[in-house]
Amino acid sequence: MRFPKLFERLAAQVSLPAEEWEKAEALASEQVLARRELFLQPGAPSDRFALVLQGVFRAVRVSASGAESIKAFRAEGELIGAYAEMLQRRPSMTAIEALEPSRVLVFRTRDLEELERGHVCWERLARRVAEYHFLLKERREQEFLDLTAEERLVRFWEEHPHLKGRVPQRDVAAYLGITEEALSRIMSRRRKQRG
Amino acid sequence: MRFPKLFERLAAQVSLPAEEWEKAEALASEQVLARRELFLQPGAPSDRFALVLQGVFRAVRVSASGAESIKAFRAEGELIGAYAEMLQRRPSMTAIEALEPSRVLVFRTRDLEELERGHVCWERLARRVAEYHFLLKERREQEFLDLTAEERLVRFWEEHPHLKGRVPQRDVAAYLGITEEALSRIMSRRRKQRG
DNA sequence: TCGCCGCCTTGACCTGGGTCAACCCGAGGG
DNA sequence: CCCTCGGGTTGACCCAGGTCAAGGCGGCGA
Repeated sequence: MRFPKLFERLAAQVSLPAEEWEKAEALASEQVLARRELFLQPGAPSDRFALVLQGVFRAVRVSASGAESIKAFRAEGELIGAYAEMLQRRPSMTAIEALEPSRVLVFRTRDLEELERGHVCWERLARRVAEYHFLLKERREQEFLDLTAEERLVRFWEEHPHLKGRVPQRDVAAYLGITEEALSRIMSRRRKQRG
Repeated sequence: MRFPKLFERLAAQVSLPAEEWEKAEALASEQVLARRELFLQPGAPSDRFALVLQGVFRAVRVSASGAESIKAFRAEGELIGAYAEMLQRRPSMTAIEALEPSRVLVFRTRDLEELERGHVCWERLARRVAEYHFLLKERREQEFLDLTAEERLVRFWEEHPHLKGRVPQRDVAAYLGITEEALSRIMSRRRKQRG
């Protein structure tokens, strides 16, 4: 077993036999990415996803008008991939880019589907993954509905303290749904008021 | 079998044995709700959910400041319930209210969990439900990130044509994340421009 | 050492949407 | 028949955030 810690984390979620995990490990491959390198480019088939071993990524949606908005940041222990597109079996509309030199553990969707046919634990895990990501999205939806940009900023750092210093400010702005100028002003206003 | 159409719809999603569906039907109960009646009140345990047979509902989150924001509208064939809270086994923070006289088919969470232990089809179905609701949330997140209020309005009616005339305007506004005054102005502006 | 580049800040100005308050209008009840 | 009430509209005013444009500044390659 190459990744016993990972196995423990997953086994805590759903009962996952060690031999099933070993099968998955055998199908997975490590990939190293340089800063700015893409794990997934828009237009590519969304037939693979990965677990971040080291580093930080941003998932970027490029709209028709060319504006970038950020769907998520992902760091160690989190999954990267065009999940929505994968579920719909469509090509990715999302770029997933390393913000630092990174290492990930890559799985092919097809391989996972194969594993699912062999043992129910994988379906249970897939369910957990779906439910977890649903909760993430619902939380963000609520923030957009109820909170000002400044309140969203405060929440962002509460929820992602591990990203401090690792993501450029303009990307935080794009995550919050505002421009980098607006974010800069919010921050300087807060600096003056609080100290 | 009381609801053969429902069964067909579900069976198209995951392979669902008829006898499992009959077990579920036996555990479910129909409930009739008057206009304005709550299927679920905030603070109540989120131990039940339902399928809408007839009518329209709104899921409302009441924030600390007393402002209402609308998480979703649900009509015939859709599920109502405090899904996020259910997944976290917390009391509901959401009110679910009938906007018209309605009929629903109620399931208890515990009963479903029991069914899950008996046959894998229920877990598969739960996975589908989670994935589907994830997609809904992700779509809405994207709309908040990339679209103006006016564009969100247009999308809303594209995505929910069946709600025309069944939901009050103020609720549409609360769904879009704006005030009823703002929505009113957007509509009158559009009336003038297009015709 | 210099100059460029990536990232952030600041300023001037504009605009979408919030807030408060008045008003309109159609449906039901007394 | 009028009154009320719920839901929608309109106006005046304000403010958060967008847009465009001009710097600032630290780091790195030539």
